[in-house]
Amino acid sequence: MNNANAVRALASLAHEDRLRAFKLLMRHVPEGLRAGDISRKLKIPPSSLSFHLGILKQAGLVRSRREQRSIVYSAVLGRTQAMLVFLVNDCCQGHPGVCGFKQTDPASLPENVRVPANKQRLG
Amino acid sequence: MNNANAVRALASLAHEDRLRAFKLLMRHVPEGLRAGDISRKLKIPPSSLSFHLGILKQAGLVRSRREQRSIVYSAVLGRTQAMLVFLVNDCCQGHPGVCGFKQTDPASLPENVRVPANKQRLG
DNA sequence: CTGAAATTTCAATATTTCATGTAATATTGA
DNA sequence: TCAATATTACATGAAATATTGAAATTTCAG
Repeated sequence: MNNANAVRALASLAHEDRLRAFKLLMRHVPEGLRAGDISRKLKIPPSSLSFHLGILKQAGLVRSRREQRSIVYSAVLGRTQAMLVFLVNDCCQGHPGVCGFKQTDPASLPENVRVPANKQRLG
Repeated sequence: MNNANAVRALASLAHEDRLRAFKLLMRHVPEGLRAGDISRKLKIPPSSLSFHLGILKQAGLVRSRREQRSIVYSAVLGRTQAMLVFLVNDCCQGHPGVCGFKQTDPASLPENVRVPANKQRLG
């Protein structure tokens, strides 16, 4: 995850309908939901939804697979996590004790993402 | 934190220069940085930077205070955390063991933000 | 093959956001 | 007050994004 990736991921979520779709998919990890079901549930016209899901997909936060006649979308947790870690991993450098954000296990992160070993407090 | 707040916060970060400014401020929690220093360090023209910091401020992710002739900006960790939690707190509902995102201590969160008690694995 | 169902692509328009020079405002020291 | 420094507000043309009906594509049942 780099700046450009993060901007794209953040931008993909910075839209009312896309955020609703993403959160809906988060509630349906890992099986996902069919495009039509998302459209009906969120009351977003199919063509609009398709456009928005495409943006989430480009950002890597969502993936899709065909299942019979439907396209099933699901949230990509690893990418989501990478984005969140990217946002907070600079927090409070040199100020342990100030930041309380419980960061993830370093072993589970992409190699280029630094995570301080010490747990810090975020407030 | 609600959908509208989250969209605003995400949009405020979904811009190359604003993201750079935010991450710079994260490295300087809690003391903050003067607008002029940010401008020089990131090589963003003062008027552009002012515009972008204003957007981060509106989103609640940054605050400012006057100090002598300068305006000092600093990251607002509580708001940042609230946004991140809002994004992941729907994760894997009903699928403990799938999600590994280590969420923060419920006691430290705003009252309207739900956090499942069980730690889950994100991946 | 034919028709129905699910989804995406296209196209045209509408809206929002961006960039930044210039002007205005604020602070401080002398 | 005057000068110097710091920051923000304004203006606006350019660029990026959003919206969605209609047409096209893909899949499958019969």
